[in-house]
Amino acid sequence: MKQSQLFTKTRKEAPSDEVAKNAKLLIRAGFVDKLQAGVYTYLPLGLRVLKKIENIIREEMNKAGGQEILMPSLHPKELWQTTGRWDTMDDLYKVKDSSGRENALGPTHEEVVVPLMKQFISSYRNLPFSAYQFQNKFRMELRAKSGILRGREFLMKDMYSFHEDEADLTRFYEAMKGVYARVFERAGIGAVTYLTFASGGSFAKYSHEFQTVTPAGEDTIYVCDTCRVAVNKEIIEEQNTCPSCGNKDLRKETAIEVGNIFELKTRFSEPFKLTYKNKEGKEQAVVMGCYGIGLGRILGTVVEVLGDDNGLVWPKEIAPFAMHLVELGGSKDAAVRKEAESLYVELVALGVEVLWDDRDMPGGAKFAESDLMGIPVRVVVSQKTLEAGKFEVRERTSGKVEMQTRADVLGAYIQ
RNA sequence: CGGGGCGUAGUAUACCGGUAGUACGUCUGCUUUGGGAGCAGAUAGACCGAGUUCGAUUCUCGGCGCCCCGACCA
Repeated sequence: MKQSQLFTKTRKEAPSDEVAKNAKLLIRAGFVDKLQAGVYTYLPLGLRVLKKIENIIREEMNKAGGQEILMPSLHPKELWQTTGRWDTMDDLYKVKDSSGRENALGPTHEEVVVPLMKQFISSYRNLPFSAYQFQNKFRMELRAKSGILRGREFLMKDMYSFHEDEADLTRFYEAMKGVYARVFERAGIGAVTYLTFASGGSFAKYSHEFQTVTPAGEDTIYVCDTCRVAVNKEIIEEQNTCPSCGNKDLRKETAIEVGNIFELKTRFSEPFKLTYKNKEGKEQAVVMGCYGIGLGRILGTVVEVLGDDNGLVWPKEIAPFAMHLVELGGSKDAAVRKEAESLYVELVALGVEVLWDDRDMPGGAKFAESDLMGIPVRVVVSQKTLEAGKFEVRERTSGKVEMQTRADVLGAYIQ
């Protein structure tokens, strides 16, 4: 798109009350806006990133056999009373309508998905399967903090799987570890994200979190470099060794939890009487697992991990645009404008997402903004590049600059 | 929820018991155009409420909001 059409603006300074790197950079670059503590609007550039993350997750969930649905946010009180969580979950938002009827704003969706599936599960022949959604969750955090990392309303992917028995749940659960690792790899934080052993509550020995190492993290984990997993604080206090290889030499890090997977077993199927008939015709409780990923949290974590002094740095797969085409002096110099436009048109025809800075501004301002936005590749068209008969191509991550021919530039996007 | 800090134009800040100055932004015009450019002009502000006072943006109290530490975060 043409940058002159983009309604957002960048800022030189972040609001003084923002401390979190993710909030500072995302607000300065015009990716998000804060409505209130822990509640953010995604602006066009930020939403593009969020949607890229969503699509990666969608692709991976579909590959794993997940079927996408969308459940509501308003949950009748009765469902939450059935599981007892109306009274025990203290970060539950409760809303009352004018007739006095009470609802919960969903912080998670077991209370909806389990009754839902009663209609569709009656026999072992219906199992196993899994369903997932992308949906805004509401949690009444007493203290929202760390920019977009801990919000009161946030977009989450939650998947629920349904099985005949624990063996089948375990099979699926183990497969999901790989699926999650792939999601974080594609989002650009694979190298610093660890499968982490966490407390499994009373029903499973462990649950697993995916923790990304960053100073902005709010959890403490202990990384085992031998088998590339980590252990969270609760577990380490019990046993002080890597549960996977017994290694005692663990490295302490702060990390942010970007996802988790949990064996629910029959915790929710029992209160709702979600059952199936097995081969012998006997009624059995459905065995379940759940799998969450916070999308905004991934976005914020990427900023924390990769952002530098000049601004945001986006990995290719989730960048708002693939290329920032920066034209210098194009509004006065018809030849420059023409060159920029023809490259833009050609790239767009190839399906490349290009942000074309066609505005009338000094070069320095354009470069500073370009760095701040963090698009992976910047291509400059100016009198200088015109004279050279080439384009100047710069990589945001390394700062490496190269003069390339049109064929080179286009070639990078042709499979 | 306990503790701490902070609320002044869109943003960042300054001064002051006598109604507020600067920079950036924004708007106009001209000049610029390879690292947030220059000149001229314009625009725009004391979170809310109560109290003290002749007078409160300034002092006091309360509320609300924001940030940080802690607790909490299936």
